[in-house]
Amino acid sequence: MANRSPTDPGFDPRVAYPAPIQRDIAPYMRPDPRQPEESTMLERHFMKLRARATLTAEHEQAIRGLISETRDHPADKVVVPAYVEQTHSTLLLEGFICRYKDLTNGRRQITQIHVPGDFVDLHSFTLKYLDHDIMTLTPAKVAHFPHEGLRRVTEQFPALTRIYWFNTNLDAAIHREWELSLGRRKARGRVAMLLSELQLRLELVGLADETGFAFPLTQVEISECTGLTNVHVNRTVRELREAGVVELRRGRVDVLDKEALWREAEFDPRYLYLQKRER
Amino acid sequence: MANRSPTDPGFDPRVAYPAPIQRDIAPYMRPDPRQPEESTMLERHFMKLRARATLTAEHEQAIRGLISETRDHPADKVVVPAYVEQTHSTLLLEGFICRYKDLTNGRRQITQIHVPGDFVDLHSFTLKYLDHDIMTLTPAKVAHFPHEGLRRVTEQFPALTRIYWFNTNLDAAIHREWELSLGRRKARGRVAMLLSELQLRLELVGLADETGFAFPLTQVEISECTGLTNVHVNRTVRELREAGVVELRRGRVDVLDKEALWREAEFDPRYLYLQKRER
DNA sequence: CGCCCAATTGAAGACGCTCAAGGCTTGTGG
DNA sequence: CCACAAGCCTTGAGCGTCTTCAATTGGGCG
Repeated sequence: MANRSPTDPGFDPRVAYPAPIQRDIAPYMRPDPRQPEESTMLERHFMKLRARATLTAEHEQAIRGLISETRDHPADKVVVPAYVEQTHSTLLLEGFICRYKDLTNGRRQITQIHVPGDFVDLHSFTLKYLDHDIMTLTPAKVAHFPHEGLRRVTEQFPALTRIYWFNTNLDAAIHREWELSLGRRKARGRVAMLLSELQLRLELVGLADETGFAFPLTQVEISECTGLTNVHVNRTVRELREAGVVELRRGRVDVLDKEALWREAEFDPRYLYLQKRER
Repeated sequence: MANRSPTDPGFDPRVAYPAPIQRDIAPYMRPDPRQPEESTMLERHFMKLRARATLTAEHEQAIRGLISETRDHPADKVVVPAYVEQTHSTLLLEGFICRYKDLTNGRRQITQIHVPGDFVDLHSFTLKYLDHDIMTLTPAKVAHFPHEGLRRVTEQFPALTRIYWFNTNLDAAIHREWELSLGRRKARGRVAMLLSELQLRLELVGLADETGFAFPLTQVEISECTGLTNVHVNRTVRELREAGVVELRRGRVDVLDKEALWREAEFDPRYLYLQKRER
C-alpha cells in the first residue's frame, strides 16, 4: 500500500503518491483544442443527465453559469476532506475520484468510484459537511459549483432541482448495490459487479465500449472497494482471467465475455436507472 | 419475541406491540386532542426534521396537507415492491420497516432499517421505481404522500424541498456507514454499530433512551443487516453480552455500557448529521 | 541499471459459514 | 391445565473463504 499519512506536516501528495500506472484519460473523445475548456468538458455531465432526464437548453445554460472555477488536481490527493464545512460542490471533468471512509489500523472502505461527468459531492449542498473524504485516484480536472448558485437553482428551476435530487438518489442506489456486494457476494462476484457497473457508467459518457475501458485503479484500491485484501483481489482477478471472463492489466479492463461477467456478478443494471424520463 | 402472525384475522398491532418505552410523543407541540390521528402521528417525523433543520409552521402545514391516506400493514409484508412504478412515497408512523435486496440462493441484504418518523421511500419521488423491496419487520402504520404533492412542494417551497433533499442524502450517508461496516468491520463491530446507530435514531423520535430501546428484529434479520449468518450473530451477541456491553433479548436492547458499545463499533455519530441548521 | 511500486505467489491460520441437533418461549387447542 | 406445534434461539463440529505474513517478480522511470 502507498504511503498513507496525509496528516504529516509538509505532506506533498504529488511526491507521496506518484502516478502508479500510465493513465489514458480521454481516449475516446477529442475536444476542439481551441474551445474554451469548460463548455466541452461539461459535455460528459450533460451526457449523464440526458441519459436519465429531459434537460432543456435553459437548464444547460443555467448549469454553465454555476461554475465558479475549474481546477487540476494530482493523483491521490484529498480534494474534499471529511467533516469540513463546504461552500461549493465539485463536478469531475476528467480522471477518477473516489469517496472513502477509514477505520483504525488502516482499514479503508471506498464507498463509491466517480467517473467523468459525476458530481463527487453534490450532497454537500444540503449536508454542509461530508461524512467521508473524497480523493483523486488519478490526476483529475474538476469544476466548482458554489452552493449559493445551487440554492438559486432550487428557487428558480424546480425541474432542474429534481434532476439533481435524482442524481444524489442515484448515488444512494449505487451505495445500496455495493452494500449488497459487500454483505452477500463472494470475492469474484464483488469484483465482477464493480467492473460491470463501471463499464456501464463509463459507456454513458463515452469512455467505455463493449470490449472494455481504461481503468487505472491499483489492486489495493480495488480491494478497498470490494472489502477484500489486495492479495485476495489478485487471486480473484486471476481466476476471472483464467475463466476467460475479464482481463485486468496495466490500467485497462478488457471484457472478454460480458455475459459471463454479468452472470458472475449477478448483475442487474436497473439500479442505475438508465431510462430517460421526467424527474 | 412479540407476536409475528400478521395473517391472523383481527390482528391488532396496537395490542400486539404495546408501546415498549414510554413515549414523549410531542415535547415540542401539543396538538388539539380532537384532531384526527395523523396530526399527532406526524409528530415523530417533525421531531426528526427539527433535529436537523428549521421547519416553519407553514412547512408543517404543507406537509400535513400532502397525506392522501394512512394505512396499517401486518409484519413481514412487502409494502413497496422493487421495480414497480410508484406514484406516492410512504412515511413510517409506527413500527419497523426495512429496505432489502436479494440475490440467488436466498442471500438477502437489508440495506437500511427505518424507524418511526422516517420516509421509507422518499427517493421514489425522483427515481419513479425502487431498486429494492421495502418490507415491514413489525406491524406498521404508514402515511402516503402522493408524488404530485411533493412535486408541488418543489415548485412552491424551495426551503422544504432542500430539507427533504437533505433527508434522502442522510439516507445515503447511512448507506455509506453500512458499506464501511460490511466491508471493514468484524462481526462484533458490525452488530455494535447497528445498535449504536439505532439507539441514536430512536432517541431522536423519543423511542429510546440511554438504557436501551425496544428492538423487535430476529437474529436472522440482524444477520441480514450485518452480512453475517444468524448462527454467527448469535455467537457475536453472546460475546457482547458476556463482555457486559449490550444485552439483546426478547425484542429489547439493553445498553449496559454505551461507551464500550461505541468503542466496539468505532462509532462516530457525525454521519447522522445531528445538527440543526439551514439546509 | 537500480529504485520503487505494483503485482504475484506460497504457507499458515483466523474468522465466519454450513450442517445438524436440541432447547426455549409463546400461542393454540383439547 | 396440559400437550403440542411453530418459530426462534443456542450450541457443537468440521470446513472453506479470505487474511496475514513473507518473499519474489516485473515494469516504468530517473
